[in-house]
Amino acid sequence: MIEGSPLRADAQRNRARILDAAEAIFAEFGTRASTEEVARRAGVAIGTVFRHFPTKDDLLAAIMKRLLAQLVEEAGKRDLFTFFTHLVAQAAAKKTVVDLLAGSGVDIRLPDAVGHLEEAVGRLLEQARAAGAVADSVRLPETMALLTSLCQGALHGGWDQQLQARTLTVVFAGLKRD
Amino acid sequence: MIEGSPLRADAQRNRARILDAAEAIFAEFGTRASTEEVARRAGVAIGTVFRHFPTKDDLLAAIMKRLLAQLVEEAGKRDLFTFFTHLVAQAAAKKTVVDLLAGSGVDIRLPDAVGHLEEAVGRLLEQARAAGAVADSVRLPETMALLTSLCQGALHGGWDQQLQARTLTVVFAGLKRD
DNA sequence: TATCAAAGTGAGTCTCCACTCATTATTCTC
DNA sequence: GAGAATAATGAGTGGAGACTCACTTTGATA
Repeated sequence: MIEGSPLRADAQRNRARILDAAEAIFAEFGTRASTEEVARRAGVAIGTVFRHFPTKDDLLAAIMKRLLAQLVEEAGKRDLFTFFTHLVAQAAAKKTVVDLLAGSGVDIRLPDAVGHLEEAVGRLLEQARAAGAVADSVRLPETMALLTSLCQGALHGGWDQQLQARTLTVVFAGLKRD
Repeated sequence: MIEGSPLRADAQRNRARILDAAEAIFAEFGTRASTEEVARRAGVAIGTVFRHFPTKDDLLAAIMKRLLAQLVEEAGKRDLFTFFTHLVAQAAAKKTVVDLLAGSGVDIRLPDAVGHLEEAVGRLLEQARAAGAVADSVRLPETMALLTSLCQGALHGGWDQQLQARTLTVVFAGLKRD
């Protein structure tokens, strides 16, 4: 990544505001929400949004990168099961991550960021396996597949707490022995 | 449902063509595909589509009703695990069902049709439980939740055959004992 | 086969939204 | 603080797509 000249103070402030607004708007209404809406929430003119992020996809890519980084950080602090549980619980509040993990509609490539998340989950998986909490036969691909599936399910299905718990119980049982 | 006067022969023919075309187009490109595209595939003018289905959502509701009915029928011929496997395998080819099960974006109510599918899966679940193939503690809500999650995951993630199998293995193990 | 209601047609309307750019405002540097 | 560089502004453009309607065609009925 190449560093350009440092941003002017107002530009830095606005860039941050736009990212926050975009995260909130897209989380609430999904990625179909308009860029205009984001600008309004950020208290900024539409042109400013496009100065910082030349296309809507660039904007989406930026917030998703940020969200993924957060996930990676979170993964570092938890065990596999807790991470799953937490992510699923948050899914409904984070349409964006889910849309990204799902690759739904939006044309975005974030191989690095996604790769980092996979690595983080990979570490959790190894730990869990080492502790005997997960069967040896379970590999990373299906673990990621389950993670993304459950997030999408929880999000779109609007699962309540109980349903989240019941569903995760089944999946965890499957991870422990299969 | 109130029966109007019977459709004229050409109207019946076109209605069927439109439904087939819509199913194919939406399966291939998702529900974002345009009504114009559907009309073209059906070999019919755009106005004809809108005569039969006054809004795009009406069209979507119609094909989803048909697809759900097919699923219910299929559920009647299989055991729970086979049904899961088959549905997941088909998910990638049927963006539409998944979009429906997910309720993503489109504003459609099909409580009846969805209810029938739940009933069908409920029967499969009971059979599986009776045969000792599924743990007693497993209930219908989480079974449906897993079903829809996996479909969405498989669809959006573009799972290959191996990943489908591996992921289902974990889930099936979880259903057997938890 | 003559009639006419039902159905088909497709150019056109309308709305929404991503994106532009000439102009104005703010920061930075000396 | 003046001048230059950078950023913000927001009315405007273009294109896509859902939906309409005046007119033409077709199928059912007598």
